[in-house]
Amino acid sequence: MSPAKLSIDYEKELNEQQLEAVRHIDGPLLVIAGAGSGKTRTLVYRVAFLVENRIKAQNILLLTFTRKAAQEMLRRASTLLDERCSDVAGGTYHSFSYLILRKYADKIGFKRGFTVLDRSDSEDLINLIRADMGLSLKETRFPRKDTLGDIFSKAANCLTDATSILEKQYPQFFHLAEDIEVVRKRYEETKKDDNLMDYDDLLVYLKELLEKNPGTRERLSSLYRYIMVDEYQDTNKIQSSITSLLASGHGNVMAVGDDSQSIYSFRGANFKNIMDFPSLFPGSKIVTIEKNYRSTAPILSLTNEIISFASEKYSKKLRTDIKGGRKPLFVETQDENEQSRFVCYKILELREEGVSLNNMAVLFRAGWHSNDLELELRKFGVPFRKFGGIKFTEASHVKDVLAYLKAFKNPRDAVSWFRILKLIEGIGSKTAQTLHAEIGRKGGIEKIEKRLYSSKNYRSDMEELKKTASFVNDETTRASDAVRTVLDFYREIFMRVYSEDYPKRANDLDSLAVVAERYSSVEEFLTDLTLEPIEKSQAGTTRENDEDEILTLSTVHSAKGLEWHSVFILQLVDGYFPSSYCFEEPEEMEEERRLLYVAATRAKRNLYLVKPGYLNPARNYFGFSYYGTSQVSRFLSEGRILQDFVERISADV
DNA sequence: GTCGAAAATCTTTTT
DNA sequence: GATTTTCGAC
Repeated sequence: MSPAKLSIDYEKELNEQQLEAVRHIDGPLLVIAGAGSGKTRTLVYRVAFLVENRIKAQNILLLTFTRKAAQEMLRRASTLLDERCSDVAGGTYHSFSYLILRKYADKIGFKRGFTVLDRSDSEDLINLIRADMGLSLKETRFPRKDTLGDIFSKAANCLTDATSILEKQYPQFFHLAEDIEVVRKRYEETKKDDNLMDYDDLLVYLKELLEKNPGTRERLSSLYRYIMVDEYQDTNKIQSSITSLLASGHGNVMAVGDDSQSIYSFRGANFKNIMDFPSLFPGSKIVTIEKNYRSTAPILSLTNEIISFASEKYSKKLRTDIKGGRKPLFVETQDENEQSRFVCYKILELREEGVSLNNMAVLFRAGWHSNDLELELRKFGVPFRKFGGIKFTEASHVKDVLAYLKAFKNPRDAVSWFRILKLIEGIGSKTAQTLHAEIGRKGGIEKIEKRLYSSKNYRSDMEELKKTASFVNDETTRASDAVRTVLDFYREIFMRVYSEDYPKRANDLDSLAVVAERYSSVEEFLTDLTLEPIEKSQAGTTRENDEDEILTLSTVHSAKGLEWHSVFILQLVDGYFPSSYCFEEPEEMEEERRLLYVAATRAKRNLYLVKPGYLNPARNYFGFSYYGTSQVSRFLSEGRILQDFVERISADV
């Protein structure tokens, strides 16, 4: 490659290791980058560097953990260099797969307009099959739909069968393995027949497409000549196979990750994968970045200490040059509500000191851990946005509306048709089945014969439904108009079904219409919502008020890759964090430790660790608070952490 | 066949 | 403590 005239002074703006990674052009490269070591910066500069070296942006593929992360990186690269960078292809493995499969669906036995099922859709479908097979009536209890969903998903992500997942993780169901495999087989067949794909299928079928169609593989491989993967420690087997298939023509893969931040094993990721990178891509160059640019020394000492008790030895120890800073503060409050009030007061205090709400975050292990805090924040009038936990699109009334759209667009979509038909008064599961069978056969509700329902009292509802369907299915109908028409039909049902609390829920429906404004076609609207579900607390907000100050509440998982000036970690009680769910499994317990490590390394200047002293035993069915007391998280009681690495303060509120 | 009420079940993290 | 499944009355 001829040396181009570069507009960015890379040597000045990057450290030695970052520079080494950025300047690497051809061949596999593994970058082990610790928390806060400028991982994103390295990726952004490398995009710019490649583009400056006359590599077309369209030939670069940037795979990240969320689509938001990809967009943010491309935005930064564009600011750094110029608009060329925004032509880089990027997104999550799932959204990328969707994009490809939409084009090549016919090569793997699907039709182009396939529907993507979200988790609960797929569970509903599993349940239909389960019920149909009469398995729920057996004397030994058969696993429920969510457990089955888990098992199937793990099997897909680990490239194995359900039986081996049962053996390892669900021994109590092992004797049902045969039946479970049959359910799985029928689940797979049904999806294929009805043109449906769940999240895992997007990956499964992309892999299949690449494996079985050398021509397509070569075409894609030569299009995406430079592949960059972020958060590689959280990719699983199927994703790494896809990566290596895509790279089969050139081997230009750059993977960035940190083994000590691996927190997604529940979806088949294994931090050891990152160590397999060099054997998957022979001739790999490895660069390690240990310099931290984010946190003060006392925060780093604590995080280094937390991870040092891990049973696995990780590849690096972080250093920082940021001088000064106070030790992380450890606060023990009386109960959960005092914890909430403490956080509120501290937040207001920090704001007084000039820290914007945008630079503060409250992190916790599970979505519901912030319930009490949310109430308190509302009382204090502190605006917040919550990430993680239940999604907006998971609320049942929102799912209803989406089910109308999905059903109209795909006459074979049994789950959606069942859902919406049963909403009509007088139609139960039997009638829904008959009607859906007819709709599937005729290829749309518009075409079914009137005599099927003409004598019934739901005749007029069916007629209305037909009209709604034909409006939505009109090619020229925009997403927002489709949503509004569905809402007109749904309103009456909505008020009947949610008669106790529909006024509260009504806002969500308006929000849905607002969200739909951004899309032109209904299909685009639907898949976007499934591939990138909207957080509950932001559904109603528009882009404009992004500039307002707002506090972030987030699960640790959703906080991955982000950073704030001041960070609070809540509920540091054994059983909450770590979750009592992992008490039996040493490996999962290790992941909880990494999770706390990820949480604590988000902080730049202030880190508050909060532990409520007493948790209401009624809420803790799982046995960690039998005596009405609660122990501090085991990760903090190790070694001399509480004595030497934090400063204890009183809650004082 | 439908639909409300009582009983059983399990509590996490995400695309 | 809330959701989901099953049961039994209409």
